[in-house]
Amino acid sequence: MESETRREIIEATNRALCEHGYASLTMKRIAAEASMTTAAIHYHFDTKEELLNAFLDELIERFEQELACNASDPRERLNAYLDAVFTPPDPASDGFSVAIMELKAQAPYHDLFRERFLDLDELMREVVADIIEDGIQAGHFEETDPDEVARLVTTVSNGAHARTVALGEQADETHQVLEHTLELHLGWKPGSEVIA
Amino acid sequence: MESETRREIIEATNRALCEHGYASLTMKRIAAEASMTTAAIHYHFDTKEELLNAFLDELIERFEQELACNASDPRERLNAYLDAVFTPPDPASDGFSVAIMELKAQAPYHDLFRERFLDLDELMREVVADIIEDGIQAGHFEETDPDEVARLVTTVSNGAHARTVALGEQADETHQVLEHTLELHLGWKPGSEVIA
DNA sequence: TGGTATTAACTAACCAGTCAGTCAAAATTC
DNA sequence: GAATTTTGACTGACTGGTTAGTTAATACCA
Repeated sequence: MESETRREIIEATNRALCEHGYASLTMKRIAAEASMTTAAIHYHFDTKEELLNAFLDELIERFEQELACNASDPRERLNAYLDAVFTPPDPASDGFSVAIMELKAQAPYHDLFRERFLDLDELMREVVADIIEDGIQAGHFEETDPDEVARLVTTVSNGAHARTVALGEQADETHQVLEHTLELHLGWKPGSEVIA
Repeated sequence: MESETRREIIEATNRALCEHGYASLTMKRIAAEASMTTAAIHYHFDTKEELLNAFLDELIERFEQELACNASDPRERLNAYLDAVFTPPDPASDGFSVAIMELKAQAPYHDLFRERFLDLDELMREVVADIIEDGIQAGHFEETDPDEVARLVTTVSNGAHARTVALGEQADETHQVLEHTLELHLGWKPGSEVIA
């Protein structure tokens, strides 16, 4: 079972990571953020690495949940996906993007991190490709290579993410440009209303 | 003047950063990489931060040089730009992308870093927008919003960069997808030959 | 009372940065 | 032009502070 304290420690890790970055992410800071001592953290997580792995699990799980959409219409699903990716996260889960970026930058040196990001990436590309494939089959989208367009969408969202974090830029304009581009690829304006 | 030793230290910083990441970038490691003591580095750079600023200067300067292209034909210039961005850097300047990514991830906590990346980004967007504007004026490209397309190009290259570093992915496919997309936007296939 | 959770106090390694002193080459003086 | 002083570049040893992780004692709760 996942104890309440473990969850609190993981959330404290998130706060500490967002406030000071991975390079300054110390057990002491996490402990302070969780209002306990470092020894208490070591009681729940043997090593810092174990804690970080658990934290990344949580982060990716939350990310996947945010992408979930049970609409049936491909156009609605694509809209929901784009909104989920480009809409700034609610204040409750603040620093979410920053935390992901910090961990991404560690991927070259941390095999486990990289593998998880690879899995997440594959999943995201598949989700988008499936949506597009369905849309083509249903006659809503023009004939194109779903994998190619999916790669474009994920790469643009990766880029928007990096820009948001590193430059402090809003992703609105990028969202619009991507919608315009998808219009060219799919022959349908993602931003437009879908008549039920 | 820029002494030979300063340059060697900066290059050692690059190697140390690429090998172990920003979080493990210590003066000792840089010193070992430069085959000298930490005190020698402190003789040339008062603080670690001063060294890191000098290193980022170097990094951005090199990046800008790589983008330089003196062709006159807009299509050639766009081709050269895309090649420069997507072609994997020569083995000599290895780890270049990784170093940039590491420093980008520090931008949220390091105002100077962020400002420099903002300047670099603005420059890159302007370069692309200028190329497209020229191309439209010369009748080679269809009428579109140059800033919008420039934003798309830079965001895709940002995304491709992040993916290369974090996922270890080759940027080839992304390059192709972007070319295809630019074909839709500009009505001209960037990869195709230009008849002189 | 017995297991769970937490703490204070600790260790050994590591961090950026300092300091006194070395050494060769250049500048200055006679 | 030879002797002296100064300078630039550097080293090894050190400092105070921080790191992840350990341990033994203790609080809490069923």
